[in-house]
Amino acid sequence: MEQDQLSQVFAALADPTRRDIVARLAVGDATVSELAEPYEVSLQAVSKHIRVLTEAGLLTQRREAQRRPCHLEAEVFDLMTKWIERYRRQAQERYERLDAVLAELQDAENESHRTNQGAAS
Amino acid sequence: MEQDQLSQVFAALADPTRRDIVARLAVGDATVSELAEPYEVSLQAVSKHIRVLTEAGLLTQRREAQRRPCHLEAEVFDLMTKWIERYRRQAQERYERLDAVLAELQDAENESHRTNQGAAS
DNA sequence: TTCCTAATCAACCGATTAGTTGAGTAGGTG
DNA sequence: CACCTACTCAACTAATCGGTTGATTAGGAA
Repeated sequence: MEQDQLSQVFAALADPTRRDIVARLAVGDATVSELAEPYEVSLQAVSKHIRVLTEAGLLTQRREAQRRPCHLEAEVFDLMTKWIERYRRQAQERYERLDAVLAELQDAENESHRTNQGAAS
Repeated sequence: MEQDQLSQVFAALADPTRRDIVARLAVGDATVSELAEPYEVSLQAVSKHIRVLTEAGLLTQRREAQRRPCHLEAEVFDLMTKWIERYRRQAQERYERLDAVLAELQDAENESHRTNQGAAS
């Protein structure tokens, strides 16, 4: 099923084993067996995880005799970061703007207490 | 099943409809019906999406008569950003380090062509 | 050639997911 | 009160997911 890359990337990283694989590949390239070694699941299961990560564009595999070393592709992370930062910042700004508005209202109220008494609450 | 928050957050954002809901909530709070309005899916389906986002800690709901306005919680985004940045930076640095090493090797080669001094640091 | 290693493919299984419809609940309004 | 609105809950379904085992492919070594 053709899915947009952002969905694929998020889905790929929703699995702790796959995040773990990414963490290991951040240190350096590794073969499928090397990546599978720490887990008690089958090599085929790890191979599937690698396929998911590859299809999401998070890693690539080259050929080295029978081995297929995996390499982390850092660029895709930017796609996520961009999406996240966009909405985080927007929400944050809105929150700060609300804060400012509330502060202004407070100032206005304080003002009316000094000049005019009988402000509504 | 109890799942770690990072997995829940990534899984929640792996769905385009849910990312869309987050995008809308970044602009301002909205009720369930307001959020459901643009989609052709049922209100119940949207309600479920909201539950997923809520359980991931991405949003909260308050009560306002019969309405349950949703509010985006920006803090959770930091959890993701931290994770992403950690490994992105690590991979990037490794890449740049490799670049530097290759450049050094190139320099050393050029150097040895002219004189005969090593350039390792 | 035969054998070993590294990895993928194929088929299956149980659990989860995204959707559905129908019923129930909480809180106004006539 | 009855009735409407705004949801959530419950049960079901089809599709996907993470895992399994067994067979197969690709390449190197004896």
